[in-house]
Amino acid sequence: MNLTPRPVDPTPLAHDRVYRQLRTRIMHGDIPPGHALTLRGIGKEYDVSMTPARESVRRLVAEGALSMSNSGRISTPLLSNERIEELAALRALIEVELASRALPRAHLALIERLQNINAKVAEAVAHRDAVSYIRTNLEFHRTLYLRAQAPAMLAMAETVWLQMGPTMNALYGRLRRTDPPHFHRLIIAALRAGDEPGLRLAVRSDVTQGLRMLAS
Amino acid sequence: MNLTPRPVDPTPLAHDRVYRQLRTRIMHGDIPPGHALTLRGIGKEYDVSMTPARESVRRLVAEGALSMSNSGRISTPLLSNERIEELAALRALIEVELASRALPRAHLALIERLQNINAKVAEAVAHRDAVSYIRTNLEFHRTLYLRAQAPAMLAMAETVWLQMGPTMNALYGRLRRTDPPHFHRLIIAALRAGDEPGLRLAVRSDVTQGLRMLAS
DNA sequence: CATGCGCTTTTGTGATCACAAATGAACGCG
DNA sequence: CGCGTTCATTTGTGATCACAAAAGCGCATG
Repeated sequence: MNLTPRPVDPTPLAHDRVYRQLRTRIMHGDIPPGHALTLRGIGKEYDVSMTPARESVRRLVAEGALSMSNSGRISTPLLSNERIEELAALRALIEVELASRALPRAHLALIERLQNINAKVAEAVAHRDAVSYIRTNLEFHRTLYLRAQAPAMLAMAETVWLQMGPTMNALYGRLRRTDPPHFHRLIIAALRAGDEPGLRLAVRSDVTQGLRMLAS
Repeated sequence: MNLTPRPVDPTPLAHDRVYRQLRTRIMHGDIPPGHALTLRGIGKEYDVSMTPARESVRRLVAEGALSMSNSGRISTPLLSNERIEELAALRALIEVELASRALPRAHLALIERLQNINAKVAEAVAHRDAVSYIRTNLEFHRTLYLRAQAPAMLAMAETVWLQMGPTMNALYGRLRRTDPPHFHRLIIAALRAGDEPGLRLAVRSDVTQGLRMLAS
């Protein structure tokens, strides 16, 4: 019986490493909308050949994190207002369901973790750090949704986050306010009270609040 | 002013052609769950080298249409009952919204088209042809949802269909009944009456009906 | 007959190269 | 000075190859 205690891959696949790093940067808004990328540039940046760069790009294009022109040029997507509205509606649909499924499993330790993350969110807002804000905000939501035990739904939600990443940065760049996140507190309060309708409303409000900045 | 009337690509990209054909086969349930594929096999089947085969597979894996073992082996996914429930819930969430958005734009010509498609669905059911049933059933839904003018949502819905494709065939293989699609008639009736709550209920019922076969 | 071992084959990964199309800049013409 | 043309450069695509790991298979052993 040769049971190796560590079946972890000692050599992480190159294309996967490139994919993961690019994905994180895009989701957190590190790359502005419409920014052009090249396969050779990516390969050079991550010290790999064109092949893994192409595979990671292909994957990110499939997830909507990058877009390709009909001639194959790669760039972060430029979202129309209609598409942003759609993505926000998808967030509302999926994340309200995820929160609802997480509610019966949300015990006190989780709520405390959410409060700690929320403090980091408030800090990022105070420092006007858009990338930190996006990252901690998503961490808040993901931490809650992980409790729903619904990996397919969570993956869908993350895909939507990914598509909005570059635009989110540009959007929150206009954000003048330094308020701590209001709806996050409502979410936590609803979790504590076991109030499902309140939770659904709070999540929906939090997810669609960014849309108001578009109207201006 | 050199405006070419046909900017269509005369040489369709190889990887895209392979991707599209594989995607269609998977979505329609042409490939059973757990079926193994190889890059060289795909390349040989579509008369391309490994490179386009790899890219199309990478894309399909990103969409959940195929799954890869940790050693890179490719196969259609074997869905657990929990995952099927999740995907059905996602269908319900997204497609109810799509139908709701399509309702105000649904005029008579659309309803007639839906009835024609529905006749083909009934024919497929009568012939016990699972693949035809899946194809025409999805055509029914897609035709309705296209009216919603919500491409991001439709893409999400199609991704869910894609993930369920192989399993759908196995599921409907157990279907003994030869009834014409009942809920499709309800959908059409609700569209005709402009009855939004009725439409939402009918779509939700149609989308989740397949789950009952799992309980048995 | 079941099981563990070793070998052959299969398979995915990544690098490199040739090629064609698109891009962009320099140039010249009106 | 504006604008179309031409050409060098950049860029994505697809094919091929070497390589290592995994899988499948047969054989010997208990």
